[in-house]
Amino acid sequence: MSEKKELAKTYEPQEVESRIYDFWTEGGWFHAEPNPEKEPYTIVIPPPNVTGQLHMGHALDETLQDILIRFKRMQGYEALWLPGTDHASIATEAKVVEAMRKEGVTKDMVGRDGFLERAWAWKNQYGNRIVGQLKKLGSSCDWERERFTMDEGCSEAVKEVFVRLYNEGLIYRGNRMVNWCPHCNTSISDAEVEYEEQDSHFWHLLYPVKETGEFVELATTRPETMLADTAVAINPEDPRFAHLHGCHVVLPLLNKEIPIVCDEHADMTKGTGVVKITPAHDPNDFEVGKRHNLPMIRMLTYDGHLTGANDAAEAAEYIASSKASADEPEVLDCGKYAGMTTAEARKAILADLEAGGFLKKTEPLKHDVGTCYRCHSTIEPMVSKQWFVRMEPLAKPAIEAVEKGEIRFVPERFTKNYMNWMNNTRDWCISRQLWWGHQIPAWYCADCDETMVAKDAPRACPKCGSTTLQQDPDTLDTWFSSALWPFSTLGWPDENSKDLQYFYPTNTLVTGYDIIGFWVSRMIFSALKYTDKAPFETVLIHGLVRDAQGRKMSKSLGNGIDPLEIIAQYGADALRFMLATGNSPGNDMRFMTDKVESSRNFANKLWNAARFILMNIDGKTIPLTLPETLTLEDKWIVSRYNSLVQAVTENLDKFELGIAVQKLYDFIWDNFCDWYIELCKNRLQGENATQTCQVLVYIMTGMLKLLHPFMPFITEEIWQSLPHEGKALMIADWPVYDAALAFPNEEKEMERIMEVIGAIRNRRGEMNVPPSRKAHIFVETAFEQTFTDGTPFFVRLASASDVSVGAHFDVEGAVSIVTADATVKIPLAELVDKEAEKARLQKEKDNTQKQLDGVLARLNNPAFTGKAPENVVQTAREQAARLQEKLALLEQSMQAL
RNA sequence: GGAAGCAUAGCUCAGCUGGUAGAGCACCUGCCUUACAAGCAGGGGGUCACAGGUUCGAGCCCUGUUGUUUCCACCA
Repeated sequence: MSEKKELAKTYEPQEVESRIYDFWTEGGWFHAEPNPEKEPYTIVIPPPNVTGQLHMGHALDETLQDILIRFKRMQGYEALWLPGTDHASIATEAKVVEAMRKEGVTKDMVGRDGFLERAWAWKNQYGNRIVGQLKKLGSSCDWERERFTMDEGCSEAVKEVFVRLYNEGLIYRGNRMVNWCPHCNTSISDAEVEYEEQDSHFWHLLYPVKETGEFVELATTRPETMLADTAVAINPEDPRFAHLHGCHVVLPLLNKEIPIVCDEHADMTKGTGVVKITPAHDPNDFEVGKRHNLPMIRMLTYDGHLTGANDAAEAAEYIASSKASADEPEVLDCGKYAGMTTAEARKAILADLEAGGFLKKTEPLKHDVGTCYRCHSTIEPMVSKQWFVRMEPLAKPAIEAVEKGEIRFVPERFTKNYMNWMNNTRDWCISRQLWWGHQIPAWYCADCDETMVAKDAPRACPKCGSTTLQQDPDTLDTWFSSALWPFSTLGWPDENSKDLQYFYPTNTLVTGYDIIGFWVSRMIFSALKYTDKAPFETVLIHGLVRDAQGRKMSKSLGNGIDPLEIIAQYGADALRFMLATGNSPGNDMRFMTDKVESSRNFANKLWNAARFILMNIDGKTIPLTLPETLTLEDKWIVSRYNSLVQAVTENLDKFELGIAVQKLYDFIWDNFCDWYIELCKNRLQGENATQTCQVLVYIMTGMLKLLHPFMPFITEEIWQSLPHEGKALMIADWPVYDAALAFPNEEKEMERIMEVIGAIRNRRGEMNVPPSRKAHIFVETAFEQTFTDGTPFFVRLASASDVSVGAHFDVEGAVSIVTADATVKIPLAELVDKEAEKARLQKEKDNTQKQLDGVLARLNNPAFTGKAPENVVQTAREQAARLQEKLALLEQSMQAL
């Protein structure tokens, strides 16, 4: 690819990106294999929902991962970025059900097998969409290793884990309080409940006391649950109700006698001090019920309607059979309310209570209502038989691993977030009443109801020998399989897997703070339990991408911005660069088109710098090394570049991607384009053109390497068109700091010249002198050699017609420009107003004096010179010296006027 | 109720272990200087929310206050 190429005037990403991506893929450079010669570096992707579409959150997440993986790959690691997708049980099932509904078909009509067929078809249709979208971003994933949480290997891992935990007693099944979503028709875990503030009421009810004939008043936000009340609680210490100990109330509407119990749960300071107890439909009441051995009565069907005679009879029959466990709840026949939704029942029951004189008052109330994180229906707490993971024994080592520093959160403050979650987590409800997912590997004997847990279906019941076995119809929480993702994707449970041994544990996990509880914590305890190792060393946490007003992007608001549209318009590099710029770990950011535009402009700037270099190479053979002898400006840029290499590498190592990218931007635009290229232009027309090109190519190549992780497409495209060695930039060696390339003295010298050029431009600008009006420049300085060498720069960059350098010049009617190193006199007589000139110099002098006073105040303070570090004091001394020199020069100029 | 983040130029945000404030956009002035007008040169604009404290020195560390956002818990 060394033939000369004419580059377009502006960079056109649409033309470049897919071609370059194919080039990389064909090169096989995304693929990683266990390689004993190299050290591994592994990232597993947070698997996006298989049927989802790429949104800005993904774009940020993938960009950060790709930056890290490309950086490490260039540094010589065997870098594996393992991609894949998540089956997302509830989300996907909901979509398939919705699609079926449009055809007028329900789950029951097609049956489990029919449904799964449709679900897989759906998955196959949409599953590749998100993968294609990830590629558009430039993600350098090892696509040969793409995984899916329901593929064979992951399913194997899920079964293995389930069986092991069950055998250890860490998974159990029982009737517990769960969060029930009546819309999704399934239980969900505590983590999946989202609280939303809603307008509601406190209803004050009156229950008659059987023994005394009085009424007790109690308040509730869910009056319909009164049908399932099995007690009323008062605080044992409460003097107001001491006389009611041992008494009973008669439940209105049902005319049923239930006890008054004494329990700490009743808070004397809250409400009326009396609480109704509904053990089957409230988590706190469930506990109270257990303490007082109260009956549990369920009054809701699993699709959120009040239970009726049939439900009650069915349950009664089951309880009477030998199969039922002792904790099986009874089911209420709600009579006239049967079949109503909770909302309908609430209305009807309140009306009846009021008619009977049992409703004392209604007061308005705002309170948080639990809703389903998927469909936002109101969650009904309900006792239900589900599978749970016992969390306490698993959480302990997971807490210790983070405490010991085996896993580090970046930024560090998210450790607290994690700890809080781990310390407070209750047993994890893992069964879902869904079909799309991993079916629970448990079988029940139809004859004796024995439970068998195994990876494969047992042939017969070990207890009674029956061969009529039924697998549990439920599936596992999606997060159960994603919790195993870092190792299930690398071959676990096969401990001898080469991939597992080489690439595991992984190095960095990149994800948003919103799923620390859902996912990160569960991966940590799972990995520690099954692999005895922390799954990753570092968790890099990023924030949310919000809209321009700072609102969350959401479907309902319609304020989402499609990354693919941005890519089509501005290019993937511009989007990536924008997402990496000004984004610090853990903080949210706003998406603004302005920022993408400025990133696009930066890409174009780089593009044009490359065009400039190519134009000058023009068929010459350019060695890829630096030339033997370097000029002042060469040493300046080389030295600056060398520092940049060190800084950017350090920042990337510390996950300070936003800082690294800012430094690259500044160097490329300011140092390289605005200064070095301009400084080169004279030489490029002379005899040393080839050597100059050598430096240009050297620095440009280095910049491309450093920038490549951030802007992979354009850097690869440019690199290919420049003289180069090797097949691709993406596998080129990452630059390393070289002490031999540090030229601190030349840097300083060059900066003296730049400062004077800047001062001249400034002065001319203030006087509105157009660049076309050239002028003779007289430089009075103690650094004659430096400024004589710099003569061509003044001609090109400071509109000089001629340059004279010396100790002193008498120039009639000149403008004086003073820096610490030189006084520049420019004869622009017709433009000079002596008085104005004097005033300007005086102002400059006052300013300089003020600065000097500040520095001297510090230097004259013995506490400062005594306690501040040497280099700080030294810097202050140098500063003072320079200010003093400038002051002296200003003084001279004023007197000369 | 508990915890955390944020508050810096008109706007959006950087600012690494404390050394005396930066960028992009917007604005003003002058430039088509043959890489780039998606550009070049120059400029204006900030008691770093407020009040204390530690320190030779605080945007950065500590305490409190105000505003704002978020997470967790609870809510009969």
